[in-house]
Amino acid sequence: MIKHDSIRHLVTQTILNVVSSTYPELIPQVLAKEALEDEIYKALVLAPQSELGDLAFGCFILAKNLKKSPADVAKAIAAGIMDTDLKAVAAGPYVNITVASAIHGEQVIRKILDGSYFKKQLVEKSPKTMIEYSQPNTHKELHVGHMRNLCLGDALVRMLRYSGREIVSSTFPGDMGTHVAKCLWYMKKHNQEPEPETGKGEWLGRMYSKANLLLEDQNGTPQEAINRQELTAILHELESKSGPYFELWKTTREWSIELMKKVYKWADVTFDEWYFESTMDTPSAQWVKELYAEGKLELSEGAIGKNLESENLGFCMLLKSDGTGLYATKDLLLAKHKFEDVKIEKSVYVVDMRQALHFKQVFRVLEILGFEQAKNCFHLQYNYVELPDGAMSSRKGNIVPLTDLVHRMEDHVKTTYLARYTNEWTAEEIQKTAEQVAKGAIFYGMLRMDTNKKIVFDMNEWLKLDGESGPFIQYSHARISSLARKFPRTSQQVKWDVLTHPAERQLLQALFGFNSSVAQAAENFKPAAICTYLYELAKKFNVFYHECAIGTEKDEALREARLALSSAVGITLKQGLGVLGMPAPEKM
RNA sequence: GCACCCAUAGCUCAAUUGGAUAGAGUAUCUGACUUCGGAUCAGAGGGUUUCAGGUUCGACUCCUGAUGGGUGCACCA
Repeated sequence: MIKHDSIRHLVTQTILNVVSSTYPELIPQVLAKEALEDEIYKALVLAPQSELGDLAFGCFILAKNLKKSPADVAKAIAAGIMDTDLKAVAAGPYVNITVASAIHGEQVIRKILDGSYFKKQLVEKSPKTMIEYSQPNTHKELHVGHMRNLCLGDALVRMLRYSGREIVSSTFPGDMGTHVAKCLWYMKKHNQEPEPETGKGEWLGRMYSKANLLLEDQNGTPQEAINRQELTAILHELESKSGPYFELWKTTREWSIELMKKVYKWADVTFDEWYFESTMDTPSAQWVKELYAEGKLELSEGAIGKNLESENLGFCMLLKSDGTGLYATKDLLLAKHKFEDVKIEKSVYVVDMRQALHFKQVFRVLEILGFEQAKNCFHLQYNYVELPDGAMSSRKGNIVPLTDLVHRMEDHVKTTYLARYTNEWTAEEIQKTAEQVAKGAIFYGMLRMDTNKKIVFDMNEWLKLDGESGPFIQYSHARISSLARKFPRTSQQVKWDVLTHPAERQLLQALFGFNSSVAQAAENFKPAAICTYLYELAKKFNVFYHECAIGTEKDEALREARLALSSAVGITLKQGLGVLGMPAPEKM
């Protein structure tokens, strides 16, 4: 167990010493010293109110082992702590501990300021892990629903890397399948519009929606059967890798990929591995045929797959009766590739919760096929984004395109907030800031909620940038930057013990917990926990800012300490936003 | 029918993974030095954590059952 938190570590050592001398019978008869140390470290929680202390130690487990009441144990421990830097007070079953500001300053703030605090290894051993996220289809439009996946996956990659894990990021675009056939079918047979010069990817997405509308329109008419035949013919042509539709596929596919890359660039996400469905198609079907020949799969109603009904997982179909593969077929081969060629030890799939059964089936089949690592496959399911009037569907065309959201957000930021700087800043600065703030608002909006909660996307709500929002945190950061520009620090020697104001103490308490927060959030795949942490830190800074003079403080020692503290908060906010993939503007 | 997810203030969400008096935002009402940036801050009201049992020192959290809502279950991805 890595005890990266130096404040916790210090308190743990002190309590451990007191416990060893007060209750010598405990070690090693009942507990080994190291186990006890771990127990104490883990049992330290933040005090419910900052006035009570920095950390609280609940004496429940100790009391149970000692067969005494928790309150008595708490009293004894509090009485035993003589360290002048630690103030211990027993409160019921808890010992509340306040660490001197000087210790916070030396152990934490100084290290935040020199950057070393953010370079700590937060986990002991880390299996090589792949995080697959963003599985957009080509020939379809990107919408806000895709944004949740992108933000989530990107944040996970960043926070897991931050905590010291080896991460390989990957994306799996769907550039093959019926949606492609429908889009191309409409383009060639029904479309009257000329191809646009720019925005071809978006245009292609609209072609797909129109195709669906037309197809649904003609359902139930004699035309339905004809459409079906035409689509099948197109699919076969694509599979044969020749002919006019195949040529059209090659060029249009590029349009979509170009659009994806544009969005990824905007979002500042990069993938180590790009897997395209089209490259998995033939080999995955081939592999399944081999597996069937080896007797590892079964035939059912003309299709090949694995019956998992005894485990309540239904039938996992891998080859349709026409001999072609399915999504599961490709996922199976892709998993094999990840294990065998990329040599990962753990695999995370960031995918909408509606695919839960699919992944259960795939993981189980992998296990049956003898892939030990299958038990280290994890489907990180998140609830989807829907509109106030129901679920989003690019088939039906009731979506909010990503570009709409981004542009409206940027315009809104420019007209309602940045307009006042038109004579002060350059047009580039305004544009750049608008982009950063819009991105902060969108990312924070997508990440702040727990993954299993649905997000109802309402544009008007999203444009409100007050309260708990990305811009709130960015604003606090910008304000600190502004403060630093106006009042540069003049001394590196800081007298930390002058920081005694409750608002200052709150910040000291918040700051030392940054790494623990990120480590825990990473452990649980919960970026939302980091959102909450940053929001609270920013809020505490704003209180401090209101209640204390910082740059204008007359007392030099106090001013320097406060400036250093502010700077540490600013750096931490920037780091935290960075871990979530959000920019931190210097001014806004 | 079977499986999974959700239910906390009017609304949108938290709650350190079983710990102290369940907290924020928003909406409503009231207030903040002729400001180190008001995208800020302070205050007020707002709760039987859907319901009924159980587990224990202790439950929003775990177990059982019920109710309401969502999603998925064979040739789509």
